[in-house]
Amino acid sequence: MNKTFKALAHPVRRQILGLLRSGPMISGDIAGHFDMAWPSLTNHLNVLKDAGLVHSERFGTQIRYRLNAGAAEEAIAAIMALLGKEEKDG
Amino acid sequence: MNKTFKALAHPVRRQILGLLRSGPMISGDIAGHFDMAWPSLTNHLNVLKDAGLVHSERFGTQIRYRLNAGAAEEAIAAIMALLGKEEKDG
DNA sequence: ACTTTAATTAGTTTTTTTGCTAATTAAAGA
DNA sequence: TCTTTAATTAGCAAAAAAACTAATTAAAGT
Repeated sequence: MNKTFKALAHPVRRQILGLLRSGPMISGDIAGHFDMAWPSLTNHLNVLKDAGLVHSERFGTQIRYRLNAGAAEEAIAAIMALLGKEEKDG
Repeated sequence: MNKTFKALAHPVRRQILGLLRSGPMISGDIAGHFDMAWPSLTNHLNVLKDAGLVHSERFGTQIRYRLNAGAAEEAIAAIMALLGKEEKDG
Protein backbone atom coordinates (compact mmCIF):
# COMPACT_ATOMS: atom_id res chain seq x y z
CA MET A 1 0.00 0.00 0.00
CA ASN A 2 2.97 2.29 0.54
CA LYS A 3 3.71 2.36 -3.18
CA THR A 4 0.13 3.33 -3.87
CA PHE A 5 0.23 6.34 -1.56
CA LYS A 6 3.64 7.37 -2.87
CA ALA A 7 2.27 7.16 -6.39
CA LEU A 8 -0.68 9.37 -5.52
CA ALA A 9 1.59 12.00 -3.97
CA HIS A 10 2.57 13.70 -7.22
CA PRO A 11 0.15 16.05 -9.00
CA VAL A 12 1.15 14.91 -12.49
CA ARG A 13 0.47 11.30 -11.59
CA ARG A 14 -2.95 12.20 -10.23
CA GLN A 15 -3.68 14.08 -13.44
CA ILE A 16 -2.69 11.03 -15.45
CA LEU A 17 -5.17 8.94 -13.48
CA GLY A 18 -7.77 11.62 -14.17
CA LEU A 19 -7.12 11.33 -17.90
CA LEU A 20 -7.35 7.56 -17.82
CA ARG A 21 -10.71 7.63 -16.06
CA SER A 22 -12.40 8.32 -19.38
CA GLY A 23 -10.63 5.45 -21.11
CA PRO A 24 -7.24 4.00 -22.10
CA MET A 25 -4.63 6.21 -23.76
CA ILE A 26 -1.33 5.66 -25.53
CA SER A 27 1.86 7.00 -24.00
CA GLY A 28 2.44 9.75 -26.53
CA ASP A 29 -1.04 11.18 -26.11
CA ILE A 30 -0.65 11.24 -22.36
CA ALA A 31 2.72 12.96 -22.70
CA GLY A 32 1.11 15.55 -24.97
CA HIS A 33 -1.02 16.75 -22.07
CA PHE A 34 1.96 17.79 -20.00
CA ASP A 35 4.65 20.44 -20.29
CA MET A 36 7.39 17.98 -19.53
CA ALA A 37 9.90 15.84 -21.38
CA TRP A 38 8.52 12.51 -22.48
CA PRO A 39 11.01 10.39 -20.53
CA SER A 40 10.02 12.22 -17.35
CA LEU A 41 6.47 11.25 -18.04
CA THR A 42 7.42 7.67 -18.77
CA ASN A 43 8.92 7.62 -15.30
CA HIS A 44 5.64 8.72 -13.77
CA LEU A 45 3.84 6.03 -15.72
CA ASN A 46 6.30 3.47 -14.35
CA VAL A 47 5.60 4.62 -10.80
CA LEU A 48 1.87 4.23 -11.36
CA LYS A 49 2.39 0.83 -12.94
CA ASP A 50 4.64 -0.33 -10.13
CA ALA A 51 1.92 0.66 -7.67
CA GLY A 52 -0.56 -1.36 -9.71
CA LEU A 53 -2.70 1.69 -10.40
CA VAL A 54 -2.36 1.35 -14.17
CA HIS A 55 -1.75 -1.41 -16.64
CA SER A 56 0.07 -1.24 -19.96
CA GLU A 57 -0.17 -3.20 -23.16
CA ARG A 58 1.73 -2.85 -26.39
CA PHE A 59 -0.12 -2.45 -29.70
CA GLY A 60 2.40 -2.44 -32.51
CA THR A 61 4.76 0.43 -31.92
CA GLN A 62 2.60 2.09 -29.34
CA ILE A 63 1.84 1.32 -25.72
CA ARG A 64 -1.61 1.76 -24.28
CA TYR A 65 -2.19 2.57 -20.63
CA ARG A 66 -5.39 1.97 -18.73
CA LEU A 67 -6.60 2.47 -15.20
CA ASN A 68 -6.60 -0.63 -13.01
CA ALA A 69 -9.96 -0.61 -11.26
CA GLY A 70 -8.98 -3.22 -8.68
CA ALA A 71 -6.06 -1.26 -7.27
CA ALA A 72 -8.24 1.84 -7.25
CA GLU A 73 -10.78 0.08 -5.02
CA GLU A 74 -8.04 -1.04 -2.67
CA ALA A 75 -6.61 2.45 -2.42
CA ILE A 76 -10.01 3.84 -1.50
CA ALA A 77 -10.53 1.11 1.08
CA ALA A 78 -7.12 1.82 2.59
CA ILE A 79 -7.67 5.52 2.91
CA MET A 80 -11.07 4.97 4.47
CA ALA A 81 -9.63 2.50 6.97
CA LEU A 82 -7.03 5.08 7.85
CA LEU A 83 -9.15 8.19 8.11
CA GLY A 84 -12.65 6.92 8.74
CA LYS A 85 -14.39 6.89 12.09
CA GLU A 86 -13.44 4.08 14.44
CA GLU A 87 -16.28 1.54 14.39
CA LYS A 88 -17.65 0.66 17.82
CA ASP A 89 -17.54 -3.10 17.34
CA GLY A 90 -19.37 -4.78 14.42
CA MET B 1 -5.44 18.73 -1.87
CA ASN B 2 -1.82 18.31 -2.94
CA LYS B 3 -0.61 18.77 0.63
CA THR B 4 -3.02 16.10 1.79
CA PHE B 5 -1.71 13.51 -0.63
CA LYS B 6 1.88 14.47 0.13
CA ALA B 7 1.14 14.05 3.81
CA LEU B 8 -0.33 10.59 3.27
CA ALA B 9 2.73 9.48 1.33
CA HIS B 10 4.91 8.66 4.36
CA PRO B 11 4.32 5.45 6.38
CA VAL B 12 5.06 7.10 9.72
CA ARG B 13 2.47 9.78 9.07
CA ARG B 14 -0.12 7.19 8.15
CA GLN B 15 0.68 5.32 11.36
CA ILE B 16 0.19 8.53 13.33
CA LEU B 17 -3.24 8.94 11.78
CA GLY B 18 -3.95 5.34 12.72
CA LEU B 19 -3.06 6.06 16.34
CA LEU B 20 -5.23 9.15 16.42
CA ARG B 21 -8.25 7.28 15.12
CA SER B 22 -8.90 5.96 18.62
CA GLY B 23 -8.66 9.40 20.19
CA PRO B 24 -6.42 12.42 20.76
CA MET B 25 -2.85 11.96 22.01
CA ILE B 26 -0.12 14.23 23.31
CA SER B 27 3.07 14.70 21.32
CA GLY B 28 5.32 12.74 23.67
CA ASP B 29 3.08 9.68 23.66
CA ILE B 30 2.93 9.69 19.87
CA ALA B 31 6.72 9.98 19.72
CA GLY B 32 6.99 7.03 22.11
CA HIS B 33 5.43 4.78 19.48
CA PHE B 34 8.22 5.35 16.99
CA ASP B 35 11.89 4.49 16.84
CA MET B 36 12.83 7.98 15.79
CA ALA B 37 14.09 11.20 17.38
CA TRP B 38 11.32 13.36 18.77
CA PRO B 39 12.07 16.39 16.58
CA SER B 40 11.79 14.20 13.48
CA LEU B 41 8.38 13.18 14.68
CA THR B 42 7.40 16.78 15.37
CA ASN B 43 8.20 17.45 11.76
CA HIS B 44 5.78 14.73 10.63
CA LEU B 45 3.13 16.20 12.89
CA ASN B 46 3.69 19.58 11.28
CA VAL B 47 3.24 18.11 7.83
CA LEU B 48 -0.04 16.53 8.91
CA LYS B 49 -1.15 19.76 10.51
CA ASP B 50 -0.23 21.81 7.46
CA ALA B 51 -2.35 19.47 5.38
CA GLY B 52 -5.21 19.98 7.79
CA LEU B 53 -5.35 16.29 8.66
CA VAL B 54 -4.74 16.90 12.36
CA HIS B 55 -5.32 19.68 14.85
CA SER B 56 -3.25 20.61 17.86
CA GLU B 57 -4.06 22.30 21.15
CA ARG B 58 -1.82 23.13 24.07
CA PHE B 59 -2.72 21.96 27.58
CA GLY B 60 -0.22 23.41 30.01
CA THR B 61 3.18 22.14 28.99
CA GLN B 62 1.87 19.49 26.68
CA ILE B 63 0.33 19.60 23.22
CA ARG B 64 -2.54 17.36 22.26
CA TYR B 65 -3.09 16.20 18.70
CA ARG B 66 -6.37 14.96 17.27
CA LEU B 67 -7.59 13.78 13.91
CA ASN B 68 -9.49 16.35 11.85
CA ALA B 69 -12.55 14.51 10.58
CA GLY B 70 -13.43 17.14 7.97
CA ALA B 71 -10.13 16.94 6.11
CA ALA B 72 -10.34 13.17 6.28
CA GLU B 73 -13.72 13.21 4.51
CA GLU B 74 -12.34 15.53 1.85
CA ALA B 75 -9.36 13.28 1.23
CA ILE B 76 -11.63 10.29 0.78
CA ALA B 77 -13.88 12.24 -1.59
CA ALA B 78 -10.85 13.36 -3.60
CA ILE B 79 -9.45 9.88 -4.01
CA MET B 80 -12.83 8.52 -5.01
CA ALA B 81 -13.26 11.27 -7.60
CA LEU B 82 -9.85 10.38 -8.94
CA LEU B 83 -10.06 6.63 -9.03
CA GLY B 84 -13.75 5.83 -9.12
CA LYS B 85 -15.68 4.85 -12.21
CA GLU B 86 -16.69 7.64 -14.54
CA GLU B 87 -20.39 8.30 -14.02
CA LYS B 88 -22.48 8.25 -17.21
CA ASP B 89 -24.29 11.54 -16.60
CA GLY B 90 -26.38 12.11 -13.48
C1' DA C 1 18.97 -4.24 -44.51
C1' DC C 2 17.71 0.62 -43.56
C1' DT C 3 14.56 4.18 -41.88
C1' DT C 4 10.91 5.97 -39.31
C1' DT C 5 7.94 6.19 -35.44
C1' DA C 6 6.91 5.26 -30.63
C1' DA C 7 8.52 4.64 -26.53
C1' DT C 8 11.72 3.17 -23.00
C1' DT C 9 16.04 2.78 -20.23
C1' DA C 10 20.54 4.83 -18.64
C1' DG C 11 23.07 8.20 -16.50
C1' DT C 12 23.37 12.60 -14.39
C1' DT C 13 21.93 16.82 -11.98
C1' DT C 14 18.69 19.36 -9.27
C1' DT C 15 15.24 19.61 -5.93
C1' DT C 16 12.67 17.88 -2.14
C1' DT C 17 12.14 15.19 1.79
C1' DT C 18 13.73 13.06 5.83
C1' DG C 19 16.15 12.70 10.06
C1' DC C 20 19.71 14.03 13.13
C1' DT C 21 21.79 17.14 16.99
C1' DA C 22 21.82 21.48 19.22
C1' DA C 23 19.40 25.41 20.62
C1' DT C 24 15.09 27.66 21.86
C1' DT C 25 10.40 28.41 23.65
C1' DA C 26 6.66 27.69 26.95
C1' DA C 27 4.42 26.47 31.02
C1' DA C 28 4.64 25.07 35.73
C1' DG C 29 6.77 23.99 40.16
C1' DA C 30 10.15 24.86 43.95
C1' DT D 1 13.91 33.55 39.58
C1' DC D 2 15.84 29.03 38.77
C1' DT D 3 14.83 24.35 37.41
C1' DT D 4 12.33 20.82 35.32
C1' DT D 5 9.35 18.96 31.86
C1' DA D 6 7.32 19.06 27.28
C1' DA D 7 7.78 20.27 23.04
C1' DT D 8 9.25 23.05 19.21
C1' DT D 9 12.30 25.48 15.79
C1' DA D 10 16.93 25.93 13.44
C1' DG D 11 20.52 24.32 10.85
C1' DC D 12 22.73 20.77 8.51
C1' DA D 13 23.75 16.07 6.30
C1' DA D 14 21.93 12.05 4.02
C1' DA D 15 18.55 9.85 1.24
C1' DA D 16 14.91 9.85 -2.09
C1' DA D 17 12.34 11.73 -5.88
C1' DA D 18 12.00 14.31 -10.08
C1' DA D 19 13.50 16.05 -14.43
C1' DC D 20 16.68 16.49 -18.22
C1' DT D 21 19.57 14.78 -22.38
C1' DA D 22 21.50 11.00 -24.75
C1' DA D 23 21.32 6.32 -25.96
C1' DT D 24 18.70 2.13 -26.71
C1' DT D 25 14.87 -1.00 -27.85
C1' DA D 26 10.91 -2.48 -30.57
C1' DA D 27 7.82 -2.79 -34.22
C1' DA D 28 6.64 -1.72 -38.84
C1' DG D 29 7.24 0.24 -43.41
C1' DT D 30 10.28 0.78 -47.69
